[in-house]
Amino acid sequence: MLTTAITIKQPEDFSFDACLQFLDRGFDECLYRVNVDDVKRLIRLQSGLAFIEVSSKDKQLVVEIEKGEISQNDKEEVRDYVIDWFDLNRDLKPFYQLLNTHKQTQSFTQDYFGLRLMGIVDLYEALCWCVIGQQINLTFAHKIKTRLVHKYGDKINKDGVDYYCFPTPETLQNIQRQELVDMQFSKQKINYVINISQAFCQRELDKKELLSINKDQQMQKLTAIKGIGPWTANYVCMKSLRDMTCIAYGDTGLSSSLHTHFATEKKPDKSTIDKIFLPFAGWESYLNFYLWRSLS
DNA sequence: GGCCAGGACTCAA
DNA sequence: TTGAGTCATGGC
Repeated sequence: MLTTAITIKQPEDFSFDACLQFLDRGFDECLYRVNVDDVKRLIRLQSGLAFIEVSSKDKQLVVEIEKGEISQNDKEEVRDYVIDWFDLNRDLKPFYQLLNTHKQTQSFTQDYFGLRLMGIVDLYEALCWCVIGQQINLTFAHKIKTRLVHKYGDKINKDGVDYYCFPTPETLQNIQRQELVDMQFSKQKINYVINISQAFCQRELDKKELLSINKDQQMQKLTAIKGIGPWTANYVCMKSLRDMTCIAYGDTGLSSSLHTHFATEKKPDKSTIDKIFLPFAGWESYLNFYLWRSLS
């Protein structure tokens, strides 16, 4: 195993602690491990698995990479990964100015200062996670995700701790259904996960391709797969494709947050939500994300 | 024990 | 296009 480190300059309006706190907000997350001042995870590069540890020093992110061999390409890939994960290439100033102009959201600029819209870089993982989380509570959702990852995900052991990657579509497309039943997946969820896996294996879904088409086309491509509805499509556009104009209509968490902060009905309809989000045009995803953040 | 959970599907009208 | 029924089980 070789070790090397790269550094990434932190943007303005960035708080590593705020991001760590979000990552560690009370759920048992099986795909990374948050410590007091770093986060560690196993990621999949084109050339194989790499273990990374991200910390902050002197207004820079320090990313230690551990891998059998480390090429220049690997370093670039890790850099891109971390930039994407932490959404580092974004200037939040305009967003904070907008938050400050509304009394309902003013406190966010203090409470969550420097919090980035933490992404799910792997589109396949993001979609599977949505399916798992559909219509069940998050605690249970994390439980069954962990069972899936522990059984089918790649693993390394580091200082006595196991680190896992999310399974590949190739692995899950031919899975024995009974094994997922045993993990307490519903039959619907099993079908959806397998559908999505096959779509990736057959190249019907591809992150790069989706990034090259417009939002309507993205939604159409995504929702053509059984199991991906409008909520899931919006969620992955926000967290994986980095579309900044997403609103998770129908999301129970968003509804209750809007009820709290904007005194809406408990389940506001689309036009009510649109009205609230209208002044935040271009920053809908971030407002949605901060509203979610205010729940936990 | 009952309601709800980071929904989406089918099917009827 | 809209609404009810269904999936299924843990958490509170």
